[in-house]
Amino acid sequence: MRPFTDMTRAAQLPQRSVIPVNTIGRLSLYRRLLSDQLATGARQVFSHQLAALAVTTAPQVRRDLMTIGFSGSPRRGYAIADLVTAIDDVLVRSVETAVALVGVGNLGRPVLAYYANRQPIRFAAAFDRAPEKTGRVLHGCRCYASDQMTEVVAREQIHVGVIAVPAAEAQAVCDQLVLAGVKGILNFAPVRLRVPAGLHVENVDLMMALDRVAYFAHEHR
Amino acid sequence: MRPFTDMTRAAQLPQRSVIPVNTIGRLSLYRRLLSDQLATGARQVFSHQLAALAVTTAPQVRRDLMTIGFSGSPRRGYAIADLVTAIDDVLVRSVETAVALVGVGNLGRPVLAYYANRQPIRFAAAFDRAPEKTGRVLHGCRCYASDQMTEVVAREQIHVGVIAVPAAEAQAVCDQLVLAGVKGILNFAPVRLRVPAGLHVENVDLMMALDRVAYFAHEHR
DNA sequence: GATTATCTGTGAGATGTCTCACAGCATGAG
DNA sequence: CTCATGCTGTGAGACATCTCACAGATAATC
Repeated sequence: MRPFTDMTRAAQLPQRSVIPVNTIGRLSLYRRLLSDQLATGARQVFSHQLAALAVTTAPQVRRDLMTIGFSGSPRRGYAIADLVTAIDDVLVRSVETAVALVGVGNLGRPVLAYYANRQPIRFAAAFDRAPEKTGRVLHGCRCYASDQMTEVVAREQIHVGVIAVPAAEAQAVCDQLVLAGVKGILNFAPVRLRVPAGLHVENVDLMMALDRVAYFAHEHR
Repeated sequence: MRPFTDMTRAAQLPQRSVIPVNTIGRLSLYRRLLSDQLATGARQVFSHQLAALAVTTAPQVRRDLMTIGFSGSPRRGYAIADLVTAIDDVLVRSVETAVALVGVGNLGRPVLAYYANRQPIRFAAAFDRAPEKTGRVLHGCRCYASDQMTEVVAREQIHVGVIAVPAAEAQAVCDQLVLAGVKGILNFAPVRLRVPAGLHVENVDLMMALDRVAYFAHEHR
């Protein structure tokens, strides 16, 4: 008889993030809304006010803030400035995140323009197959040849890759990024990427988004 | 005693879509993958093959196809051509959907370029506040002044609005679209829109997407 | 025609997420 | 200081979604 035979479950690996994905998304939204509120001079906010801004429910807001261990005060609500700081700590917004863009085409350029200079995200490098783009600088971001990826990702300590290449090339680019040591991927290509377990891929699928809207638009007539 | 008193539940309103949102999204993905397969000459597909392409599980695929009432055959799998047609029927891809873009700026233009000429989506009109854009035609899509929205949406039978304006203007544009009679909205602005119950809003939030990737990238080191 | 392999269809259970209701407490008023 | 107010923190339950395992079925083989 082997040892540990009667362990019905192996000890749970702690890797599974304590914070649900959806909660992370809402925190990102809360942070933006709260920054706006700060700018208008507000200092405290109630869960039902934040819920109204984020178009969700007050218990949902309280549950989310509870999840990140942030406390408010009865009758006074939550201190906005402290809350923004707390959310910044959870999302990685208190340290700079270096990002690499792959694919400087019709999709990649506007993506770069959108994210350019949004602290604490820094686009440290771009890559493109087309040799004539190598060496050019867009929005403060230098373009390299694809075969320099491993070297540049290591040098610039890039943690995140953004894929904006045609569907047919996306998996190859993804493999290259993973090999280079990237820890997360934002994928604009309309395919699903195969990655090692634990590595996070966030898909932005414009075709799927429109298909969903169209479906529900024709549902509710 | 009133008749039917002992009905424990009132007849369910059929409004709640039988098909889960996530399933709709996966169907959109399946359809694309299957089209590619057709092009390579494949005629039949097994659930585990489609699952591999979509990076999900075989039971998930079978459950999704069961949800739309599509049947395969043991030992032969699913007929690809028929399946594409069945998915096209569920998603609204068997009828043309007229769409309006609001905001022909740095975000709106690439969005228009991306979706241009993708059947069965037709961008029937674009709107922009800037008067100098009125009358111009981009990717076969004519630009109108914002105050013509109600008229044009009715004339072109537009069902879906795409919002690509700055955050501060998004809610006003949304209200205008809803008033004009749009049934679904695809929102690229980094805010949550308040809409009448039942009307579907699909958010594409690029900032949130990057925040989520950054969070998980720093989790799994 | 009988047999076998293997794939589908699906009930039932596991999992994850959201909702509700209310106890507890900090604050402001008297 | 004491009380009343109304907001937070959270357990427990509702709900939705995914996973698993296997019964059933069909095509290929002999």
